[in-house]
Amino acid sequence: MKGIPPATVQRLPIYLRCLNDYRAQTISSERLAQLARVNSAKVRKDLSFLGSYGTRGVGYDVDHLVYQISRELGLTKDWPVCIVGMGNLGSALARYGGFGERGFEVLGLFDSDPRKFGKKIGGREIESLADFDTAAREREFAIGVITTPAGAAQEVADRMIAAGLTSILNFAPMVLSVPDGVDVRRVDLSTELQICSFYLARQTAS
Amino acid sequence: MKGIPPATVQRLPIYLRCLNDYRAQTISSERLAQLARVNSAKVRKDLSFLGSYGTRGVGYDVDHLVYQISRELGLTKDWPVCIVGMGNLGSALARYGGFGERGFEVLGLFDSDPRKFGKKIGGREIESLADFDTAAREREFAIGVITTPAGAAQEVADRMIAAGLTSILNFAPMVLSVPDGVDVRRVDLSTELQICSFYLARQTAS
DNA sequence: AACTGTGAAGAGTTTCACAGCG
DNA sequence: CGCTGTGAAACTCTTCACAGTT
Repeated sequence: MKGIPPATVQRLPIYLRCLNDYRAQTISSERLAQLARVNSAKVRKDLSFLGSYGTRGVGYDVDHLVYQISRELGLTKDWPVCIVGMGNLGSALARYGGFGERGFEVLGLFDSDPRKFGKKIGGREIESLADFDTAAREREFAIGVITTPAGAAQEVADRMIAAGLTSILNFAPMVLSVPDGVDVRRVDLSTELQICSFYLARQTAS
Repeated sequence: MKGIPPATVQRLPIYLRCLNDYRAQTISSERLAQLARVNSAKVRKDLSFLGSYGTRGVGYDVDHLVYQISRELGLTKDWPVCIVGMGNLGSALARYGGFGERGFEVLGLFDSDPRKFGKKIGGREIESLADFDTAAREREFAIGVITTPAGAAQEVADRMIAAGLTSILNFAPMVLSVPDGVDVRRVDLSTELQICSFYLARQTAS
């Protein structure tokens, strides 16, 4: 029945993170707003999309809120994740504990360079990209992370989509072309730096 | 006189990237829209904030457009960048060529672990965080990249701000608290994964 | 004829302000 | 009294549709 606005979905993970330090307590929208660095009316509106879980005059029960947000974000089950492109960034992500922050399990690491096959990163062996399709079906990858160079990213995305993935996190510096129904999120260092640059330039000028 | 809307600023780097393959050509808003995967009216409106650089009946001169966008983004000068936190991710970024994609120069790598001091990454030695302030003033760091664990991020941010930085790219999984006038951009793997999760869950349900 | 530049309509988002509840 | 939940106002962003230019 729902229809949580995209802007709210973007903020839910932030609230979740802020709430972690307040387990077993009660928190007001005002306090949570401070932590998440947003306006308190926004917090209340965002949380109201999940249902009415606050108590007037008191605030929100943190444990309950954490549960509701997690449920809404689909974090009550584990999603199998694969990473393609075991260069610097891919390797760093594979070793990074951040996935384990509940809800995600890295079940596959792939590269196209035969010299890397069999090497272990974070306890898991790098496999050949040629075996991707089989692995994807067997391990039911839900989210594909692309950390290849720009030139290889589209091909990898096509492969992921062909194997049935509908959710892609793209770290490669290029815009992927994908069919409807596939959700691509871009995480792009140079884009972010360029935006920093804009506001920096703005500051010194004018 | 300006006032480019934030939504437009976010897209300018994308256009810039897409235009790279079309140097010395002319491009229509329709074509650029396809490449950047947005609506063509949006492209025209975005570009109109830079001024009227298109030619009706023809399109935009790519070289000129690249120049105008670069200028608007403040990419005509190089910004000195420093990275604090030489773990997996920080090291990967230090090695990553992405900075060089014009406009950014990594002029400092810092960590608080003495065992790392002096180690070279991407041709540059890791320095002690204790020397940050001196280095920041000498090398005039404009952008600080934080790749420390969550627990250290706020302290590092405070230090950057004390040293005069006003632009921070935060990869640590936490919300930083900073004074007005400091621009923080978050790049957060688990947030992105959680958003993926939301849309995945949505898909299978309903 | 082809394409830009832009007013105006429409959609989405934020913020205010306060009624309503505990 | 304090804090949530929410209509309504304000603002921002997107998209349409077409006049204007080459």
